[in-house]
Amino acid sequence: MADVFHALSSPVRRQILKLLKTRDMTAGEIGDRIPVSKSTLSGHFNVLKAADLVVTEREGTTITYSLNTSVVEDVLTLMVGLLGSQEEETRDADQA
Amino acid sequence: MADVFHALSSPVRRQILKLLKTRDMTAGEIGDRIPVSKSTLSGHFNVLKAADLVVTEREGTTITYSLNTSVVEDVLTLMVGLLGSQEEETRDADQA
DNA sequence: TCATTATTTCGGTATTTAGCGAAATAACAA
DNA sequence: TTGTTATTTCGCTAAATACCGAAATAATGA
Repeated sequence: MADVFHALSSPVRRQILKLLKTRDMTAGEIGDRIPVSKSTLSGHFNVLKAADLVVTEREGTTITYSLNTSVVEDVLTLMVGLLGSQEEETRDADQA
Repeated sequence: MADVFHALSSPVRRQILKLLKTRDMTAGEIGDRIPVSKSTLSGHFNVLKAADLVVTEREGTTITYSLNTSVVEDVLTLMVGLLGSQEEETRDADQA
């Protein structure tokens, strides 16, 4: 779960996630919408899978990708912990 | 505001942000807490500044770094838009 | 002016990443 | 078995990134 941030750092991968947010898609459908070679795209899929941000399911020759909803939730929680809610700290006791 | 994700993709930079979340610090104070050369650290500062995640203020020979609170808020909003709440979507705005 | 402290820039190397096309694998149908 | 479609893996190159130490810059005080 450590390299979620790395996975999110690529514009292409963020675009993939954005597509998957609208609906599940096969690798081919994603390839039709993102102007990058299939092999490059496959590499991005591996990064997203390693970060546990997407899940796959094979149906015949096609592989469908979906957002891994639970991990997406976890990421947001983590982000809030890392960056969010300055109010707690800056209000008083400007150090911890 | 585009390379906020890139800025967040480095563990060292996330650690810097975490330190700054507790209180403002000079470059030297941060250097005392993170085991990396001063020059390398300065490079990380540039990335954080380019992403508008931190703000600097010079006092004499020292430079104090602080979190840029407003942008941090924006990042969270953006993250929620990118990843969160599957219900509302298909509003294909920009390329995040 | 010279020295001191804090920080950045410069020059360099090593590792990582993104990208491609071609070949390999997988599932299945004829 | 042969062929077709979908996807991945395999070299490979180019560009980006992280890192370091040394030199440069900035502010200030003696």
